[in-house]
Amino acid sequence: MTPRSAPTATPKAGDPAPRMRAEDRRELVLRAATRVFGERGYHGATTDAIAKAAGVSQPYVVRMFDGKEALFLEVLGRALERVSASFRQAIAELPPGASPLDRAHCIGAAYGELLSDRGLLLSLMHAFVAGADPEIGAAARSGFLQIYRLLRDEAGLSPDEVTGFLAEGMLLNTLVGLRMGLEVDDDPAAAELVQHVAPTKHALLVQLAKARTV
Amino acid sequence: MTPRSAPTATPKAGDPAPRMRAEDRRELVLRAATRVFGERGYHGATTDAIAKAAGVSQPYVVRMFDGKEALFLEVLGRALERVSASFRQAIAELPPGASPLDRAHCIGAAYGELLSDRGLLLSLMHAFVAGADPEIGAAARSGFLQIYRLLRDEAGLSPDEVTGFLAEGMLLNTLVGLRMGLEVDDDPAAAELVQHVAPTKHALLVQLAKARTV
DNA sequence: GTCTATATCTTGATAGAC
DNA sequence: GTCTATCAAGATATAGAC
Repeated sequence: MTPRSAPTATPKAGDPAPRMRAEDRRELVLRAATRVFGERGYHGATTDAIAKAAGVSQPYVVRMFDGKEALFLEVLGRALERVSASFRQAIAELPPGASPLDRAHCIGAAYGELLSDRGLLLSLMHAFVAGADPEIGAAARSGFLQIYRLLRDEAGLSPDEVTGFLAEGMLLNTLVGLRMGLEVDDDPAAAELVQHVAPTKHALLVQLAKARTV
Repeated sequence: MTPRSAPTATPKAGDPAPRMRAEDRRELVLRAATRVFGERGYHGATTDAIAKAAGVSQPYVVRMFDGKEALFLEVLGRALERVSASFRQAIAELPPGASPLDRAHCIGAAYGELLSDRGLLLSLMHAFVAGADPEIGAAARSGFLQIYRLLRDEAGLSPDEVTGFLAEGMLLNTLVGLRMGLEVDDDPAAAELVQHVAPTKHALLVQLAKARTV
């Protein structure tokens, strides 16, 4: 989709620098929205903050996505899709005779890479605790169950294995939400906690640490 | 504290019905705030909604707690205290020679009872994902670590056992946040998921189901 | 497609009576 | 201690120009 070589109608080739295709700008806004929603939650995030982060005007953000709620739902949907895609790829790359524990471990590693995108995971978390909201709650439930089924049916994990996997993931997300990185030097318990969450996944720790400063 | 038999100065005994001691009213507001904050998060909750839920005026809520943020911090502090107290009581009632797994199980049961208070757990969760906020984030980090230390030092669990325990707790909280109760009859995966989170704790399931409707 | 200007509504907080 | 009235700021959304 969107072949860069064939813009639809009004390319206007030689424009200065801030000029970009509408679809790219849309992507830019979505990324900014993911970051801001992740940081402050649905209610805490303002369309103005998102607009500023994306370098566009506030009314444009509202118009492009037909309102703040619709924008959040789109961010949520994309986040869920990215998690699903990441898991599916890990499953596809699984060695043939892998045990359930090995499978869970590999998928967990894939999840670890997602940790570098704080906004994505935290937008998900904010949605997960917003079950009381009619629209957001429904989308969040449906998305969570979709991931559950993926792990059970496509990864071939047992229900207990899936819940164990999800539990670890939720703790990880919570630590990211708390901004509890490695360099919490003011409290040794923090470092110990982070180091024991995913002892085998060193990459995770680096990402967690990075997530606190970035 | 607060002996009901000896009101401080102005008892005004024979008042109609809405009359109550200031301290009780304060407690009432705190409970309402816990519920509303849990439902909509810090930013989503309005002081007006809290006031209405408590049956008092909005300015009174603001004045009584010196602002919305201070009110949330107090709700958060009390929630943390209640979790700590609940854990400590479970630890005190532990049989002498209990294994780490037994200990974790008993403390988990205590946590299960807390699940009946949706507002409490969800106010905590909202705080945990608000690490970016200067005040709330600091309080949330400190509170989370306090619970970590309690489980490690007072319950005698190893760091790995503590993180396993916390992981299960975070998943449980997330399911409560999603309003994913037992009677999610429209999707069999939901029921399966809930039933596998805490297979040994039947009480939890009842509470989870209740949490969806109440 | 994108911006500026602005309407309108919400909300936290203050002032002051009782 | 508690309420009513009210203000000021902030935020979403709309109108319309370019």
